[in-house]
Amino acid sequence: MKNPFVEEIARQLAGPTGLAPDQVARSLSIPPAETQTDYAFPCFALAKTKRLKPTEIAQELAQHVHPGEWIESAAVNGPYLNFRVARGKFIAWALERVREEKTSYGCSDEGAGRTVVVEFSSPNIAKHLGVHHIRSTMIGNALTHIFTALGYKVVSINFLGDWGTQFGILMAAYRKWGTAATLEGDAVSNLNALYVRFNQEAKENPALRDEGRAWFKRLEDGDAEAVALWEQFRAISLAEFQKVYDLLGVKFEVLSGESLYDKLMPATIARLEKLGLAKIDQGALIVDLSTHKMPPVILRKSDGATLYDTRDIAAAEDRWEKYHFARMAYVVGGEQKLHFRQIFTTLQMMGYDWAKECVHVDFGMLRFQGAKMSGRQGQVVMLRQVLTEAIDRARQAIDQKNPALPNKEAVAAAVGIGAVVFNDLKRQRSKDVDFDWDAILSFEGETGPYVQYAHVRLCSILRKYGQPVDAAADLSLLTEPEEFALAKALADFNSVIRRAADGCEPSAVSQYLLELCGLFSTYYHKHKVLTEDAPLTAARIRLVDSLRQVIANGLRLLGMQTPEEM
RNA sequence: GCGCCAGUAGCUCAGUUGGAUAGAGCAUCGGAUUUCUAAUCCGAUGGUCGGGGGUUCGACUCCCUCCUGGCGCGCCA
Repeated sequence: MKNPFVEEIARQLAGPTGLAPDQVARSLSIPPAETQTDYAFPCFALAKTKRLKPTEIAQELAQHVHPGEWIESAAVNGPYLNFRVARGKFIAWALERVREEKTSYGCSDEGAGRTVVVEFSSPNIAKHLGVHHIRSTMIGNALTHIFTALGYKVVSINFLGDWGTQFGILMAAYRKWGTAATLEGDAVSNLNALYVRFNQEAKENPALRDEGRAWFKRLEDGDAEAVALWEQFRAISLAEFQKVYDLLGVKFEVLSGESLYDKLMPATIARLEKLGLAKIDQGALIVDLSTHKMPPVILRKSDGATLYDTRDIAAAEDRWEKYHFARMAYVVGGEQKLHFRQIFTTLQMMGYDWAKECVHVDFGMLRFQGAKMSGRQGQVVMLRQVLTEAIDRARQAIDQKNPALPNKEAVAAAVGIGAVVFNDLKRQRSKDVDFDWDAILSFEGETGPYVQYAHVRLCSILRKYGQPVDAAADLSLLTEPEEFALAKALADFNSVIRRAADGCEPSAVSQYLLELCGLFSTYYHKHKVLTEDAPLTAARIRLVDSLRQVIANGLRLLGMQTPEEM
């Protein structure tokens, strides 16, 4: 979205500074609010080349600025040249853009014709989704929306952990202790219990591990019994995952998994061997990465079975063949940083130019009272349980604050789940987070419900107004400083989305929404929208409608719902 | 030991490519509702931006070093 105010400043300054207009535009900064100005041109860089004091340059440049339709005035402030835009014009421009573009406001087509692959969620089968899975799932889900908003074709992949020795262990355990009842009722929990029991007993009796490995070998070799068991486990797990994905509103374009690459791995290994990159070391087939100061990639264990390194390499090759992506994002926890460096480096060594388009979108881990929270030790809080609890809390809040609300259940789900999702997306993804019921279920302050509540209030005003939004309203009546501040925030939306995409960082959007809703809440308390003054009301309604639209667009990017009442 | 990441208010965090007097939420205290939903708002309290050097007109931001915490380091994923 081109900002004509910035363009005008750039156009006027280009001559006197000797810079290209877009160079000027890029060096503009936002001055502090107290200056009552909107854009600042800092003169430090020019001071070097022109060998003058920055303050002198600012004064000199000020002579060349001609206020006009777009720019109200320019004022020297020390080494800065501060511009004040024509506020009425700016507000009209910003609101008009939102009115025209509606649900696509903030979007662009800069990614048109290019594909982004996003791999996320990626749970292991035969286990429940734990709270920690929310991180990959919702960060990845938000990224698919964000890239889609910028015009990219997005391929979202759920890459299931459905292969590996762990399933050999599971089969061995099932064959030992499993009954018909195991696969009924809460089958995933039953299977997981067997898995945990097996690991415990294996501590006493290490020979059990060999049984597990043997079963996995049978699976890799296509043994009918092993395959049948594995397929059963997988189907049971998928059905269970789907319930949670439905609650969260997450959809995948491709349901894939490590098992799929079992057949492609021999070819991948053959290519690596042909390139002279693979060698035998201590009985295992490895790719030596010592020149890159990394431990080797293990392609094949000494017992002949493969590991996930090999499967990830094969999967990457396959996806390139299928999608020719401009970017491929792996939304996986930060503890796997080394793994992805190894994989990307290996792909690079194989001569794949596209390896540099692969990014590991890492995120901090979820702790539970200081302890690492992930599946292996069995100490997990189930994601479904957290969501259910959040919905219950939201329902209680509704009963207390708005008992007459229609659609209580749907709203409770939107608000409760929204709280959990927003809580996960509001901070930079690389931060570790301590699992805290109070924080996750909080509906006050910087939370999802806070943003949804702002949306609800906006909807409520529009409902009470009861007339169509007037496209011809006289926006020059919007003269309050808060109205201008809101318009400026609205105008930022597209650059926020771009920043979120560049850094694969959904928190850029959540932080923006908090800021926007904060500005609105202040405005809401200070100024009344529905007044006796019809033209003023019509103009403010335009502002309200624009805010509603942008907040809704932002929430959708995060994968959250936008209730109209709560 | 080596590598990577982090350290900002009592707690949890923002802080655009280095820019003007470092901002929010929670907590604490004090206020606001005959008015568009108080899941809200306003005010107060609260800071050696981990320590020390350096780069520069200017550093929370970049470099070096030290301290603290986390993660990772060949047959788990």
